[in-house]
Amino acid sequence: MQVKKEEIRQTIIDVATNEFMRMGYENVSMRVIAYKANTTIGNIYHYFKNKEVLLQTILIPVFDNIENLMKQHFENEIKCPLTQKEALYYAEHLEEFFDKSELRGFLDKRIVIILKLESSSLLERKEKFIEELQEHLQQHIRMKDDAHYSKIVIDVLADCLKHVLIEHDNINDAKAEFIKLFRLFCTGFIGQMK
Amino acid sequence: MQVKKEEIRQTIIDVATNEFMRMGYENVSMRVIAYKANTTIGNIYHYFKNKEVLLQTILIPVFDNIENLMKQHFENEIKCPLTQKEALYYAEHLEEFFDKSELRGFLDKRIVIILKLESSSLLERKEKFIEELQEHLQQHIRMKDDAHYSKIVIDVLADCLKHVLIEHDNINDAKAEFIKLFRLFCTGFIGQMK
Amino acid sequence: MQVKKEEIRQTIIDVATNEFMRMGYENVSMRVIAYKANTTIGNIYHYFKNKEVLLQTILIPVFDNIENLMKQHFENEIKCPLTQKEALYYAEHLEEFFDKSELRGFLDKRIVIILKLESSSLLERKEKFIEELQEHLQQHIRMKDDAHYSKIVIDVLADCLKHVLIEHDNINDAKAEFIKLFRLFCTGFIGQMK
Amino acid sequence: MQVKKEEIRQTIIDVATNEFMRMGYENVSMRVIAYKANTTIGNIYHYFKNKEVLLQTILIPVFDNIENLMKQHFENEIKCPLTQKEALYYAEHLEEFFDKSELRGFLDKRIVIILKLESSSLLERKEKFIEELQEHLQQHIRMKDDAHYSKIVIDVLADCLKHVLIEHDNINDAKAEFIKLFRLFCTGFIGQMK
DNA sequence: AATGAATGAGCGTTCATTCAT
DNA sequence: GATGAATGAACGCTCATTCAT
Repeated sequence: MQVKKEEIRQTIIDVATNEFMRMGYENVSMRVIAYKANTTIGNIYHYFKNKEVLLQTILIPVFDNIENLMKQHFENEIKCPLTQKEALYYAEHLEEFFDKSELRGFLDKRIVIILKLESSSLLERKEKFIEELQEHLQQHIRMKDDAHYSKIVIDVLADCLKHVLIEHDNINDAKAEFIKLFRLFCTGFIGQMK
Repeated sequence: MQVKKEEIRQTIIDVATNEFMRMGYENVSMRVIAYKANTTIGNIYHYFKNKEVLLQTILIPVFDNIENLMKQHFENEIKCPLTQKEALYYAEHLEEFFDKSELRGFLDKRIVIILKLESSSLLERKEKFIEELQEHLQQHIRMKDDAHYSKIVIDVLADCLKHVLIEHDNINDAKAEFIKLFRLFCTGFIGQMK
Repeated sequence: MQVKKEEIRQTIIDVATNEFMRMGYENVSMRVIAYKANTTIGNIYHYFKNKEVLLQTILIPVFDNIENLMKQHFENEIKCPLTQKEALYYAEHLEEFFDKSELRGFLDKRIVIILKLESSSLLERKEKFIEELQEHLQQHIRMKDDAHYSKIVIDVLADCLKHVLIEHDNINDAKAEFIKLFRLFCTGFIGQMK
Repeated sequence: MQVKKEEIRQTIIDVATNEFMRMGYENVSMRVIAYKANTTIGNIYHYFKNKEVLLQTILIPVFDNIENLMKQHFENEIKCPLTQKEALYYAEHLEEFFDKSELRGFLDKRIVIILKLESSSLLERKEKFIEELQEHLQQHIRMKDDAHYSKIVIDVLADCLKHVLIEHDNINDAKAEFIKLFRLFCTGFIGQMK
């Protein structure tokens, strides 16, 4: 019943990623991961020192990627800051720009895991990431953020991502719906009213 | 070491309310509640038959209240539905109307607990409440809700409430910030840009 | 709500006696006794130092009584030992002799409690009582009891008593059925066959 | 400290069987079983999903067996019903027939557990089994069972089994004593008198 | 590489009991 | 005399984790 090493390792990661996204890291037991990955708890520990390391294996690449994307995005912003008018334009035509924009990096189950993470050693890195995100958003919104809008906006982002990723297995459907939602928050609920 | 009944009972409720709001009902242990309320597990069970009943004691009054408020709100809506223009006006001057509006009932830690609730017998009541909320929102936004905007909007509401209630002990500060956030979502992020 | 002292004390004893008989001493909680006696746990402890003492209060009088009866019975036996023929006669006409015989002392809920008792400090006294009963029975059966018949017979007695006392609230009905059962065991199952 | 799987599993079953028989299923704690089986609570749950399943593992085979035996017995009975004379003969010479008779299936610790069982999902199956036993007995005794003799007889059977199985580790000794007791109840106590 | 036996801490809960009021 | 607040040990059970095989 021996399977190629990488295969089962990847299955464990895939199963854990899905479960962590849906249920939250804290609420997923090694038992169910083992069961859904058709292996045993002991074998998961063969590949990953502990639950924490399994989480890190899943999240660290996406941390690296997203931090990179944000750095690029930040640099572009400084060169040519968006005006409100431009922002509106982008929001309206997001379909065209999505894949080229740094937003593409967010449409990822693992981002949901990060944004909902409540314990683990990665919390620190999460906080740093959230802070950077907040700063970016403040750049965009360009205002004193005394109401901590940006913090909320990030939670909202997490909810939207979780929602579209759970509802739509097909990545294109997910993208389409995410874009709709993103636009909704850009222009506001009242903008939707007739 | 005996304390007046209502005192410790209220302490338990207060501690539980805070912990449930911050960590979620499922992630709070009776031991932690006992410890933070300066009592013992056994004594909590003296006041509340089980964890579930403790939760119900906390949530049922707010369920009753909020369902009432929503009914009123719904009836008012039907008599004179909001136009986009009026909505904008209300959003701009929310400070003046907040205490009279049905929104006031939402500024409550216990609403956060409800919105984040994942297990317990109250789930059914929660779902009914969420459904009604969704219907209301679809009335307001007056659109086909094919992207399930309303579901997301509710999650967003939960995040906002959680945020402002955790950050601000003072109810007025919490209110002020909630109003800001509410307005933000009404008019959109881009509207905030200069 | 103050009731005459003896009244509530007796109620507690009555409730406890019934519960102990039906469920066994070990399986009855102070909670249910308090509830069924319309009082509080604390108040039971006001009357009885602990569960053990409550049990003793119930059982000690019956211990005293039954030990007495057995002594009398033993003395009578020695004066004029039963022959098999006489025994058969008594078994056949038990209705007439029951109230005068020492058997009458056994038709008591508290005997059931004793015979089913598994823990408590009274176990020692129970064992002594059982031993005496055994000796009596060996007198009656007049045989080497290498198969410990008598021990079994006592368990059988307990079962019969429990059965008739639970099934029949009316003491006369209980007596009638107990006599039938007693006769059955005296003459054997095969004796019942046509 | 790892032991061969079946060894510890069987030890747990053996310990549990003994404890359940002696104390009754409800009065045995998993901690005690773990301690007497030289293992830990957690490890018992490694082998058995819960206490209920441990009980089922012990009892279901004996349920299957005994139900089968009773079916056979019932069929034989119908073909050639016992007369009183034959019954007496069998009772007298039970040693010779025991191993061939359906009675052999009853000389089992697990039968005692069943007969004393008060809770658990197996109760239903127990009740069905008891009912069948009662019907059989009424067949044998061939009488109106208005005093519920059969119910009592079954309790008596449980007591006898418990007694001989606890007193005699050696199965042959147990059998011998069980036969003596069985005969006693067939012919009655008075029959034993000189 | 893989299994699953084993551990111990912690969970929600019940219980007998104590004691201030 | 009566209440009920308070305690701590024990219950059945789950979990992350370790380790021999």
